[in-house]
Amino acid sequence: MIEVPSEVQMLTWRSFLEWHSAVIKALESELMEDQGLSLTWYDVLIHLSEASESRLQHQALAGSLLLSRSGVTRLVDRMAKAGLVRREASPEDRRASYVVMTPQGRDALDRASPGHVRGIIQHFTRYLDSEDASALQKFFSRVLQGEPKKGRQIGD
Amino acid sequence: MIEVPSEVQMLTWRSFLEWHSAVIKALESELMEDQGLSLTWYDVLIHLSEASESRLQHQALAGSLLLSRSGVTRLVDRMAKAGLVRREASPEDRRASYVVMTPQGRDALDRASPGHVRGIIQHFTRYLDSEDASALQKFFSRVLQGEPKKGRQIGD
DNA sequence: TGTCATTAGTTGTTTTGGCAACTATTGTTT
DNA sequence: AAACAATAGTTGCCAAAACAACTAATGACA
Repeated sequence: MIEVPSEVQMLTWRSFLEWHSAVIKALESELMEDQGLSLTWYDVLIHLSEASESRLQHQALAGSLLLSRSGVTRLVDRMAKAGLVRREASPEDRRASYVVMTPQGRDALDRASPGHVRGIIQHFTRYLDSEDASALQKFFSRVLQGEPKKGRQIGD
Repeated sequence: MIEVPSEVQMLTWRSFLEWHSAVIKALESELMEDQGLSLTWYDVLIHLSEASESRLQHQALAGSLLLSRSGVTRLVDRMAKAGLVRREASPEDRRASYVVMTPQGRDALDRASPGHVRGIIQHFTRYLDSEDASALQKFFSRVLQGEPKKGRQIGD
């Protein structure tokens, strides 16, 4: 039972944290300057655009965005005020309400996407060769399924 | 000049974001329950513990933590109130002040570290085989030096 | 040396998000 | 059907951090 990960692994973890923070800040400020959208707003629009009928309940949105219920309430308030989404009562369940992307929301997403995608290339994809990319994807597929790597490992 | 990254790469990016958010929340709440420390506080203590004489100027701390100056001021206020750090005037530059880790700060770090490291293993290292680890490290070293991968790439 | 710019840190204000408590509705149990 | 529990969303209150404006000290230059 080895409990101590190598120095290298800890450094990798910390590099990851720093890198994430730096990249998010860069993408956020680019998106903000470019289209006046925060990453969170962009994320909402992306999720809505992929949902059937471009609408989701608060519940689902909170799940996708990993936000609290109150967070979503206020986020939707702000985005509705900006005209990017609107609320729509759910006929099936009168407690629930849908968040629907408006045409302006769609426009904002369409205008923001090319630049944002360029940003992702600039800060992320550009540094990935095919080997890295496949390693990362294997990593994520393992993580999302909660399956640790095969064989003996640190922590065994 | 190809401007469109593959769907797969965009999915990798989004997996990255989601995974990061989930892992940070998990580590944060574990650290909080375990020792009443936030990740940010832990990070401050780590950076101080690695600094010579266990002290850093606000400036340096802001750089390491990627926080604003005002953020650091208030962060240090809170940590000082909790007794984990204290401010110390700089004799060389009377505008500056050092943030020094107190013995209680050292204790808190020592108590928190084993559990936190276990958390990092649990949520991160556990999923990394040596191939992934080296790919990730190459990736980070490239990124931190601002050097894109060699050869032809998306975006060329 | 006196002026002006720069730097270190602080403070007022705003934004964002969480938690807990609340309302309204729906589901469950007996 | 009545009572109780669970769920969807909102609201009050608080914590954390950013920005801009501020003070104090230092550096640069003319």
